[in-house]
Amino acid sequence: MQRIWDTISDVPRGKVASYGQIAEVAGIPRGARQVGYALRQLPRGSKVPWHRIIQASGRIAFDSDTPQFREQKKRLQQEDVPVIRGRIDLQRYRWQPDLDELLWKPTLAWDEE
DNA sequence: CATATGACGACAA
DNA sequence: ATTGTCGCCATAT
Repeated sequence: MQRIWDTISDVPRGKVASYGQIAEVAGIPRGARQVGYALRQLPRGSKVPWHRIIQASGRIAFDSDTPQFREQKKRLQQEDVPVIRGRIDLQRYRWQPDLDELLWKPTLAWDEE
């Protein structure tokens, strides 16, 4: 889980990533739900940028009538990520990890090739 | 060890 | 576009 938090912390301001994407980078191929679980466990006041994580469909995971939805939307717009009718333009705001990150972060083995 | 649970995702209607 | 199913997988009970 710490692994997931670390990965999420790598998402830069002004960009977003899907649960599944985070899971992959974190080394849990089909663990999208694990990311959701990890986020639910976030301690209050954590510095982890949870608001930059959205569904693969580009929508915010919370229902639009919840305070959490509003909080996430607010935070995103504060960093210039437009949220239109609960959705974000992934084509434009999707985070694309650099080679650097893929290289130094992971615990994966590149010597297995 | 057996089930139940999700801030998910892909796909068929 | 919406809705329902099913697959996933770490945790919790």
